[in-house]
Amino acid sequence: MGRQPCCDKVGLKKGPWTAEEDQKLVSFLLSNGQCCWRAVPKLAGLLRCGKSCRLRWTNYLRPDLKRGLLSEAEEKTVIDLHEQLGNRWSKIASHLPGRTDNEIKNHWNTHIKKKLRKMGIDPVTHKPLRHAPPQAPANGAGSPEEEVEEKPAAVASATTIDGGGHVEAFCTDEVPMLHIDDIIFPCDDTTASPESSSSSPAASVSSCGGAIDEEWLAPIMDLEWPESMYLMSLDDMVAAAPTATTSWEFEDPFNAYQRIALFDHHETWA
DNA sequence: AAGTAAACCAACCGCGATTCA
DNA sequence: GTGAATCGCGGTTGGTTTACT
Repeated sequence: MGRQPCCDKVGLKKGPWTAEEDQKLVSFLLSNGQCCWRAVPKLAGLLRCGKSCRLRWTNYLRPDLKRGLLSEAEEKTVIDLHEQLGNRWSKIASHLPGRTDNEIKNHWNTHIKKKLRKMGIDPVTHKPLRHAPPQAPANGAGSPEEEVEEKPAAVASATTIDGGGHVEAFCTDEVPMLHIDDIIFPCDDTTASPESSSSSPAASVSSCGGAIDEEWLAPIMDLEWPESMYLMSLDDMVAAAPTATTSWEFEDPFNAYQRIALFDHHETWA
């Protein structure tokens, strides 16, 4: 009855992803697209469960991801949406192209919560704090701010949002954005070094990494990318590109950027 | 310079919803 | 219609980095 069992958890690897694993997953998904996650690790030659692959891809390897701190505008959007939707991170993320729910959730917990409290706003209810602002940890038990856990008004209002639908979500794929720091480079198996496995974003860029010559990269890394490029949609960049090539050799960085976009675009992202 | 605390973030876990045989 | 597998989401944990003493 039912479907076949998920991943037999025996012998499956856990913990941080290595550069080699990243590379395997990326190249598999680039050439095959996203199909059924359960089959992905097997077909890609990974000792991971499908769930882990999906998470790694959506939170880290997807080429349309932005990285780096959220801008002021993005933070404001997050705060506004959180007030309406509560902790529905995936819904919130759908309003911020290139950002993942995990990223937003982390940013909320580490930055925005504190900011709001400093401003005397309860991050749960989005209303002025009832008690004295957080500087006074009068009662030793636990962090004071955490414990005024009441159901967010947001949860209630969320239903009206869903019902009314006045907050229109859009798919991140509709507005793909790239930054040079976000690019995942194709590379061959022989050069990836498992040692370089680190959970840091930088490590992952270099993850495919061993293959990338820093000198080769220097021209683009040092370039100041015009703001308009940051905001240019992938389709626009593709439209602007002179030829459909996925070559990695380039003469000038701007053209290289277009080609990177093409590399991204030449596959179907489901 | 060394030790400790705080901050950050990738990844895991568990649950509910959905899909499928 | 039912039960099992899969998917997606939110909460939490734990390792790493950075700041402070």
